[in-house]
Amino acid sequence: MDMKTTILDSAQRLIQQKGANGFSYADIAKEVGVSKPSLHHHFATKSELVARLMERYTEQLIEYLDSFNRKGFSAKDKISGYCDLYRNSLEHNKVCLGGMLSAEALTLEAETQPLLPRFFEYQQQWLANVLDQGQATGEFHLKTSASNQAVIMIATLQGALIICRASKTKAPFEQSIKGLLSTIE
Amino acid sequence: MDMKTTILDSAQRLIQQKGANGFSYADIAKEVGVSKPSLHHHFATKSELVARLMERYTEQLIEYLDSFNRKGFSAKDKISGYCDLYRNSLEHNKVCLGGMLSAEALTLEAETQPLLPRFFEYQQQWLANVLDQGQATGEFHLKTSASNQAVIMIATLQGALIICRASKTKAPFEQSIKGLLSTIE
DNA sequence: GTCTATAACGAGATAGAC
DNA sequence: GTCTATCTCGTTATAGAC
Repeated sequence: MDMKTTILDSAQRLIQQKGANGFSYADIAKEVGVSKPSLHHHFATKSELVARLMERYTEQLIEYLDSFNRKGFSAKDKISGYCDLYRNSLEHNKVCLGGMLSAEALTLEAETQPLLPRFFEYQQQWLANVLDQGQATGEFHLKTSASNQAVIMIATLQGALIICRASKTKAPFEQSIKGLLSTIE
Repeated sequence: MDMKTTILDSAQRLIQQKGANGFSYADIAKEVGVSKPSLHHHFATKSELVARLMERYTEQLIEYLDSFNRKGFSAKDKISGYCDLYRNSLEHNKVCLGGMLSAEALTLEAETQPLLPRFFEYQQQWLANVLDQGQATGEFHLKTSASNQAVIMIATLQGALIICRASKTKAPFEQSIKGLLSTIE
């Protein structure tokens, strides 16, 4: 595999587990088996590495969510697939990269901060569309606007990952999803 | 004011804004106007400072929530007061201390990690009780168990603070609360 | 309880050879 | 594209005087 990709993969795992201020180039060097200066050859600065990583993460999310249309998913399937994204992080002891970087946003370089709004705005728009679609088909019955419900769902899943980390169980996550679904069905 | 309290206050603001791995004793020293070694006199290590701070934060939360009974709050008043807690953080560009430390939990010393579950468990229990009380009085009509709804509310508020930080607006927070209330009324 | 001085270490980053 | 060697700075923490 491409070294740039290998480095990004390592950095992504480290940030999702320990945060952008909780790892160093030395950690990556040890993990991928190259020296620290070699890392600087691929990503001149740490903040550049973080910025490229956040861009890749957003692109991968968009591609994943868009793939649901090609698969002919119903609105319910799409919501379920969206939840799986977070569940997969949880299984690997990771929180969302976008959530972690947002929590640490006030310490991020100026080049990284502008990448965060897009990440959440895309999700909110996508979810609102899916919820509207589900209301049209009768799959969902919302008690608030699709836009409001979309924000709630993103926030709940983000928060659930963090609470699970604190409590060391996956119960809060599954309880949240169960509760969320029962409020929109 | 007591120097120990002054130090805790400074550390709390720094962690809620920048995270436990995003500030140093030098930052506190500059802010409170004493030297770094003086800080070590009050809190021997950084992790001890973080642990004492998390304990204080939990105690203050419990005291605040318990005060609602003395004030004769209705279930709705209590939920509103609970949301105000988060809104107050948001106004000062801070996220929840418990949420931030949980996100960074994998980098925290062993003495701090056990303090996190209690923080969330207390809130969940308290919220579940309030929601049950509200159902009994007819103030609330839940579509899921009080326990599930309690987790959702904590997770949503935690996540909303983080999303607001990313988007640099307070809209996601107010949208979340509005949506949450409309799903339980 | 506060300070100056300093130790010991790890961080991000650069120079320059291969 | 990778390395060794090195630089500079910031970090947590300690020693010991006042």
